[in-house]
Amino acid sequence: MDDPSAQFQHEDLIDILWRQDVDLGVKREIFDGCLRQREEITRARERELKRERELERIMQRLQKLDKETGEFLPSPSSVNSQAVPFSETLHSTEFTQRSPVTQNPLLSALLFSQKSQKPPSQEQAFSELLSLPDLQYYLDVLESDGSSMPLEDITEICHQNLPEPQKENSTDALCGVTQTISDSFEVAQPLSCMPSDPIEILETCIKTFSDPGNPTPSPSNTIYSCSTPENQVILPKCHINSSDSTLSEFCPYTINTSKPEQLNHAPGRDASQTHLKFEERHILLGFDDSASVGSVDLETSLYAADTLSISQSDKDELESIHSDYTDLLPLSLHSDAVEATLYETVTSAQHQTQNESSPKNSPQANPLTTSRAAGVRRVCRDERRAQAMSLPLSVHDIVNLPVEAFNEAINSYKLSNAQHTLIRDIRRRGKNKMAAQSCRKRKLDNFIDLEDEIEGLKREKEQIKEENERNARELQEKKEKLRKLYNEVFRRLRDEHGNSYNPREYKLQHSTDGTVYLLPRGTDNKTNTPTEDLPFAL
DNA sequence: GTAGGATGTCATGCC
DNA sequence: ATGGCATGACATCCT
Repeated sequence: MDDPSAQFQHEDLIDILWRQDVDLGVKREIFDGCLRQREEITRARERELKRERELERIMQRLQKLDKETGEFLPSPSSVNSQAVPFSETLHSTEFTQRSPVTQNPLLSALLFSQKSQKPPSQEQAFSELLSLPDLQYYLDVLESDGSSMPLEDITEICHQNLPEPQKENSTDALCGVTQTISDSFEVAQPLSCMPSDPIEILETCIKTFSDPGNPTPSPSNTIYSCSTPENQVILPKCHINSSDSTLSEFCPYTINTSKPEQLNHAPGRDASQTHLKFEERHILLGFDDSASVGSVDLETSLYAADTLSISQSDKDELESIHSDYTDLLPLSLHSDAVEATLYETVTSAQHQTQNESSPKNSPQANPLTTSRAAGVRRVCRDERRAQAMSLPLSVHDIVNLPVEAFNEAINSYKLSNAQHTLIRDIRRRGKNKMAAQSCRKRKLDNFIDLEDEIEGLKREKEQIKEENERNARELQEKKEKLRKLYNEVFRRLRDEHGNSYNPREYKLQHSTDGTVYLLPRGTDNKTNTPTEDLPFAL
């Protein structure tokens, strides 16, 4: 066993036996000690090689070799990056298009559904990253002594060593980059620890920026730069569905907002800052209820209806509301508050509709639920008109007050002709609506009653039919009995000579008093004659 | 896209 | 004359 070749053969044999599922009687770990050591050595060597390759690649990109002078020149991208500050880059459309937000397939589809955009390649994303002067500083630190340094320390060192103006300008950028790295790990690898190897961090960062299918968060600055309605709409959606773990995978902000404590891991930030950031993001992105309801205009609402997956019919309803009350409304009433109220009404109705009717759970829709949902949608039409015309009475009162009280009420207010007409129409429609409902109910009840009556008549008909059949059977039995009795009587009758009577020549006839007479046939007395239809059993 | 049910609304007649 | 009711017919929405 001391011979290395013999030991190698022994391990190989164990491995072969193990692969062939041969029970050796002991656990595999006992045999795997040497195997694991070999694997770890191989893995470390591969990691070392990979790191060297990455460093070499980074250096090649940072410094371009001038073929004429043989000197290393700064890459064009880094030159460009000095001309364009990072904050401006963040605000630019190009960066917005390349941001990880847009590389999230879901967000990208929602944000830029109109445009056909090619996701940036890894090279582009890499050069984008390397074009940041702050990141170059990071790389210097990484190369020098940051190989085993935690990310927080690297950030701190870079921040301290930066020149003052650049520090000020680049604070957000640094925070953005480090936040991105940190967030990337929080989201993409929530269960794993932060890699201690800076190259691995950088590598993950590169993958984060370049992988179009990687739904990782972007620097918060990117989001702040995107103050378009898309963000105001899409992100609340993420917030609304924050409990949905599936969607959370595609919406990193859900993770960040629902788990703010994870942001505490971000370098250079304490909990209060993170919380402040969270609140700030919440408000800026339209999470705040007061902001989203109070200041929303109808166009935004319509847009929100679009992106919040409201159906086409509801959008039409919203649009009809818009047109309806725009037609009805005096200009002074066309205020945000009214619109917000209307929007709230409709969205709450929509919400109620969605909550009440769950077609996924009930393939056959509940008629009551359906009718209630439709009612909610339809009932509000006159209410909209009443609100738009500022009627002093509620629709319910307009419809349900007695005539005297109603007339008294409308006379007590000073109503315009339009208001008067509308209030009369609302009452008429309301009354007619109730009448139509009762009429339909009555019609339905009549229909049901008629069906019940039909069923009863059918049953009665069956009973009568059965009784008829029973009576016919009994009649036949009685006829048979009478015939037999008649024949028996004839058979026993004898004349004075002891001869029997011929049934063809004579017949029996009984009177009402029970007396039986023997009469010769041909007698024209048909009363009480049971022999007309009696068969003769001769 | 279509069928069918539910509902709202209008027109009309009657009380 | 007026208001309310009943009902047929049509439109619209929703499943």
